[in-house]
Amino acid sequence: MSEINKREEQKEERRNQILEVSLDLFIEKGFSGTKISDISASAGMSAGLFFHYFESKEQVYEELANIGLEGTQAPMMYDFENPLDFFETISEQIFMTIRQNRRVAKMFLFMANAQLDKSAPPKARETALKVNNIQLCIPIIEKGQKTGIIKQGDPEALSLAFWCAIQGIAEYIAVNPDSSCPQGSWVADILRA
Amino acid sequence: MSEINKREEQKEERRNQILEVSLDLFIEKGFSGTKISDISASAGMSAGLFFHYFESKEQVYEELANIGLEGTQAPMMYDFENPLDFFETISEQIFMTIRQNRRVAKMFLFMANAQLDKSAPPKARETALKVNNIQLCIPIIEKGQKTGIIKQGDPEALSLAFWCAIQGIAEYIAVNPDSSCPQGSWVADILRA
DNA sequence: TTATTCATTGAATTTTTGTTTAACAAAATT
DNA sequence: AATTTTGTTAAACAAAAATTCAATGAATAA
Repeated sequence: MSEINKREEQKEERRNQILEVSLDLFIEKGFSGTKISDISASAGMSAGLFFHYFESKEQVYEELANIGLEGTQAPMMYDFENPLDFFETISEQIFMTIRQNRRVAKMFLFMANAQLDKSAPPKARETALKVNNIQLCIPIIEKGQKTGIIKQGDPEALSLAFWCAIQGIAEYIAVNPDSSCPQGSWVADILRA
Repeated sequence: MSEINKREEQKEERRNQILEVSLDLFIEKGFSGTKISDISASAGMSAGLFFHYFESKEQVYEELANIGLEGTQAPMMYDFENPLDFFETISEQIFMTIRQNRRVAKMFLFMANAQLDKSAPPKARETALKVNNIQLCIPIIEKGQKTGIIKQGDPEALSLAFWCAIQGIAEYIAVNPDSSCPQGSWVADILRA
């Protein structure tokens, strides 16, 4: 049984290897800037072998976007009563994840780039656009405004400010892994009344 | 005299035209993703003519980075007494500029990308890295902490949180020009004690 | 007006990148 | 052990992009 899977496992490993180095490269150089030769060299294989595992550069990018979609939405599952509490918890949680696992920070960056990069495969762009925390959080902000815990003002603009701050910080940490990470509550103070 | 300059002016106009469309394209597609054919088509000229005005794509990118360096550092000139006031004013000022002049928002994005994009010309990357508001503002934050106006905590992390929030919001506005713009004071609340 | 310079294009050329393939080595199956 | 399947490479090939160039016509200078 273990013999039978040896190749399967290795194939899976190789694929993951490609995905891993590609994530870094796509972040560093963008979709077009990343050459197959970059990927294959980083993964320690010939350019030809790349095509044994993926049909194209597009496919790798799309697969990363799918992985990112799951990972980036996961933190939203937290069940809350106090709206401000929710935002404090979520930002703390995101920052903690980023501190512990730099790959998550990288994913934030990748997904943001995937939304933007018009040279990237359209499918991946669509996938990345599904991460829309700003719209998702508007009702929560409105609830907090009613109870007076969250400051007054356009709920969409507030949600935007909060999530863009998170995004900006995550991106920075992804690029500068050694810099000190802010506290989650600081970002939540954007919303605090 | 005016006759003599006619061609000079036109040449300057063409160059600016190229710079302008390139800014948009570089933001949308990154350095490598932007083809000479994209630039020349957007500027309404043949690909060959591009080389009449610039030696290479690199040169255009570098010139944009130089322009961005000036434009992005300008807002820091504000003279302040109250540290928190400084941050409120500066964020309000930046947001106002972005609302009025989308090109500034685009520049924020471009400069951030230029720092990151390892497929971009090294010269431009170095230029972009000169924009370092985070380090520049640490003393101001320390001053505010002494007078109790700014919250306690690692000054560098606070500065990072503030500037990354600004960056994140500016980037979002650059991509979604019709979204509502947050208030400057909200972002300054990251720092408020 | 004539000669000269410059802007412009489209095609030719060169370079880079992406992809396929033929050949071979290693592993698995019989 | 023999055969088949899979992993791997380097070279061949194809496509795309960057860059150069010869030709043309318009603006400028003489």
